Amino acid sequence: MDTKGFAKHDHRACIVDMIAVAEAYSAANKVQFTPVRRRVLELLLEDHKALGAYDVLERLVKEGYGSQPPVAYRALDFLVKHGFAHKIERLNAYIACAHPQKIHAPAFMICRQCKAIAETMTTPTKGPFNQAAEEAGFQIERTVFEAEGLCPKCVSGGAPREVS
Amino acid sequence: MDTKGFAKHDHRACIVDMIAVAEAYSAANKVQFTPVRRRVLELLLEDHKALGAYDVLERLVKEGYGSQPPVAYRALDFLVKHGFAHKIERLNAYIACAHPQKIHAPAFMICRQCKAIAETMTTPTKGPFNQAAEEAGFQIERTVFEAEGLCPKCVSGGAPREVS
DNA sequence: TCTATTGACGTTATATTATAACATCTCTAG
DNA sequence: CTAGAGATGTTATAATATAACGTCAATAGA
Repeated sequence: MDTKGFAKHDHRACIVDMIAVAEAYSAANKVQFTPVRRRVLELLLEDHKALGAYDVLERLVKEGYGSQPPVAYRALDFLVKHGFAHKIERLNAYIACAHPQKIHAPAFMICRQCKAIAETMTTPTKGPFNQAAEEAGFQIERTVFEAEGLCPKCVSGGAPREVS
Repeated sequence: MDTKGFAKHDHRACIVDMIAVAEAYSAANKVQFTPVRRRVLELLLEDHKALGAYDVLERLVKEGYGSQPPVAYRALDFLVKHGFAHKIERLNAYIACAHPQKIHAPAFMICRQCKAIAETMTTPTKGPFNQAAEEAGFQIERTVFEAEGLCPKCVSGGAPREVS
């Protein structure tokens, strides 16, 4: 696994780069990187937190885009479909992809305390499921890997232990 | 991973055993394995498919239990909390645990065609996340591992390839 | 150039999943 | 015999998601 982790990074560059990659990809693949879609990607990149569809919608409404759920869901679906965002199933929320346009099976570490999320990537052919799947004759098409717990900061900050 | 897989099994025994285990556990841990809870576990075991909370509720209503969502959710929460069921995040649905009372990080293979689900277990200390988590200093408390694809039967039955 | 198709976006309406908050009952610990 | 805990039931509402339809703009073929 190639860990991106919870470390800081050059955030301005990160946004600019992602948008550029998305534009190039869209041109190359003849799909439309429209204003809503771009804006939603920017929102997701803004602080690398997972946003719910309705959080996104709220922002879009304020900025004069359509006001109904499908507007947000469709933009998010586009981003997910083309690999610029992932859905965090555990949170019913969406997050920008940290490894755009690389073929990968994304995996997430979700801090229950501060809500930070780190994406790490597993290789699709050597992921944790592959042996079991092969033995079973199961043909994997998509995977969801999500770990919940405490990020480094919250561990050392003495977050309360999980209650049962 | 210890694959349970998509194979057939002695289903009658499977139900009887699980209920017995749940009873023993509940007695030992001084929690109440009440009629609703038992019934919901039976429902989940009935055909090893994942059931939504409202599917469960529908059955409960017919059988004279309470008719409101919390009735189902509370029973399901109990079963999940004590390790007799898991939630499949991808499906917002619940399934009986295949390895009750063993400490494990469950992983699922979900057939998108026939909806069959197999649970395999990973060891919590050697699971796919552990190296990445350790490097990152992340303290794992819970994991979600779900693979979607085609089960052996549906692969050989010539299920249509996934569409993008 | 015209026109048929496609894809995007907007809407209304509704479906699906989940929880908050409160009343009642039963069991048990004191 | 009574206080508290925990289980069940209720009403009400919140949060998440999609179906279905109209319009418009870009595009590809005739």
